[in-house]
Amino acid sequence: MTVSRALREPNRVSGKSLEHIRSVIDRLGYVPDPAAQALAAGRTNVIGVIVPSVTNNVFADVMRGLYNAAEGTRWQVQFGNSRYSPLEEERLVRTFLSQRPAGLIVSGIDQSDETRKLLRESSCRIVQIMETTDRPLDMLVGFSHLEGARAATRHLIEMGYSRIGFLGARLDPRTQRRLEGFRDMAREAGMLDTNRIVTTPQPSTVTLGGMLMADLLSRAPDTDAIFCNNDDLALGALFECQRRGLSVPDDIGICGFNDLEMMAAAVPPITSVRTHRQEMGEQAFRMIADALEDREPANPLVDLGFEVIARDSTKRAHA
Amino acid sequence: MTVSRALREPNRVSGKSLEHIRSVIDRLGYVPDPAAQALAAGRTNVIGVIVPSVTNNVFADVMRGLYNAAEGTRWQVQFGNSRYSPLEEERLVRTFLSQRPAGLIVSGIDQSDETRKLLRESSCRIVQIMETTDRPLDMLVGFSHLEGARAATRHLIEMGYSRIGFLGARLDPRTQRRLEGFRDMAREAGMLDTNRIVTTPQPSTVTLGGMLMADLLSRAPDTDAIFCNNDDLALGALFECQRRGLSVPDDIGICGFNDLEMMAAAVPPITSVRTHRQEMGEQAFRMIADALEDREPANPLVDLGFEVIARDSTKRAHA
DNA sequence: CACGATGATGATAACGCTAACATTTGTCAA
DNA sequence: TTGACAAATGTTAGCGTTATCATCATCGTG
Repeated sequence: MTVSRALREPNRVSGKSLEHIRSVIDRLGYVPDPAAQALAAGRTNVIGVIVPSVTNNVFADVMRGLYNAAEGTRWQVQFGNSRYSPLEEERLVRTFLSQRPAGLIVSGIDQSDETRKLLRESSCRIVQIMETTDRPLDMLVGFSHLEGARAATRHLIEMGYSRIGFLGARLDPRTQRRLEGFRDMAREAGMLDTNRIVTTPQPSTVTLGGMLMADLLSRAPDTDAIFCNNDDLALGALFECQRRGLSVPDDIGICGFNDLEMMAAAVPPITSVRTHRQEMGEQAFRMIADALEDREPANPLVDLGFEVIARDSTKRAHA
Repeated sequence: MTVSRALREPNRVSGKSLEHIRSVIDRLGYVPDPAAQALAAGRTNVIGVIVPSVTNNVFADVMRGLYNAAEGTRWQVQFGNSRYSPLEEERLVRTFLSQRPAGLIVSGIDQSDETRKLLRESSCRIVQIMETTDRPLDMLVGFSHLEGARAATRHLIEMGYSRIGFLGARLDPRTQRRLEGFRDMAREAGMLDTNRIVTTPQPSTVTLGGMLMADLLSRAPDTDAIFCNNDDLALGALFECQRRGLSVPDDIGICGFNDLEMMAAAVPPITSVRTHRQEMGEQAFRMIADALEDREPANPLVDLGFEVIARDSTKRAHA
């Protein structure tokens, strides 16, 4: 029992015993058995994470941040893939909860009522990530997709574009909000033309970006700029312009979303909305770990913001 | 006890009891406690996976495959990041083994002697991934990086290029073998010019590809083709050519490695060596799960191969 | 110098399962 | 009908921790 205490609450054990215990542990190479700890304590050291996709670059970055932050701590992150399905998410929450996790990190703010109920009634701490709301389940770290899209659209308008289109793939709740932001801003500027909005339920790829661009140009050939759902589409659109001999930014302005590394390297470099995906993972982990270790986060509702990174793809010569 | 059996070895329980047990389980919503199972059985349902990076696209794809394959099975995959360090890998193996995993998946074939010893002496099944060797620790699924690079280089030669360079970033063992394959084939063709080999320890990015290309062209301006370590570099090199007004494939031929989706969409489409990263994860999982469930894999040494996907970036007009 | 308060340590009983062995029930041939 | 054997089920004792309460030592105080 004293050993158990020495490991978990060292300041409740005398210095002499502590030293002795540590030396014996070293000599024997003792490592506590997590299964036995979990069984006896009635809770695990697992922090469950539910993401809608493990394929999507964005979530891969968030997962990266979570891994990095969790490394070397006593907490274990464990991922579940909801495949963009609220029902699947509910099932995952049930599975996780039945294993008595220390905490849960869930993506987005659009959980089903049942899921919200399960989470609220559970005794574990929750962090929602990827979005913002003023009524989080518990803690939250994200940013506003709507504002991000508004800012991007505003940038295009300010750069002198006026016949702006939207390319969107796989419309999950976050993408929907970006589309909403685009619509908002275009409407405010009196430039909303729904004919220039091209979307598809398929997951986004660079190839798809080219196809959507082709689609848009055949429907509305006079389009002079596009805001893309994400950078894959933006890159694909750029390639499509190259194939057609359209000059970017003079004939067509292109703006992406997320600011993947390759955007800066493209020819021309592509304007994008920088988001802080890896940091989101790191902060989410730290928030939940802090809360679990009785260091209640000062601010349970973190907005990581975004920045429009203006590059040549939206810099018209005759702006 | 009969319930325990009903769940794990249903065919050792009579049909009547089985049915009864199932209905009660349904009614009560009973879910076994994995911690208690692990404690009592002396092993967990965890399959540990050690990868050298969670940032690298290649490993992200492998992880994806592992997640997909593990989903819905009784096994849990758990990742550890060795950060390309054999010492860190050894530490991770120790940590994993102290938790009595059901199996372990490790990347590559270059484990330290101590790591190999630990793995061999452990009672759990092992799958090595990403490479091939005729002396695996236990099971293996991978492909030959050396042959992949040889094939790519041969392709460039066959397309009429003769002053071929190599761009390489972060030379891990696999990248080294690709460089070796390039050297081999170039030497065989009597075209090896070490001045055309440009490498850096930095992790590869698209931007870096452009920088390495610039470097190469300043050192050996008459280079007429490049084989890139991976597709990020290849895309960056293409952009650098665009910036310099060099025609791809006429002035410079470009070949990448891995065949990421964007290679087909680029302008021009970029030749690459297709590898089966996600499938590697899936197969590795299936092999280990099969072995654990007493369905010994027919072939413990799987070579997934590769294909050179020839595209316009290496198709010279005057070939 | 006895007393209670405090700090440190110890004893015991779970936690929810499974391995190993023991017992009961069912089946079939002699 | 009996015995031999297999199939099905049951009993018991852990697995390695932690929560809880009990005990023991130490110390300052009246």
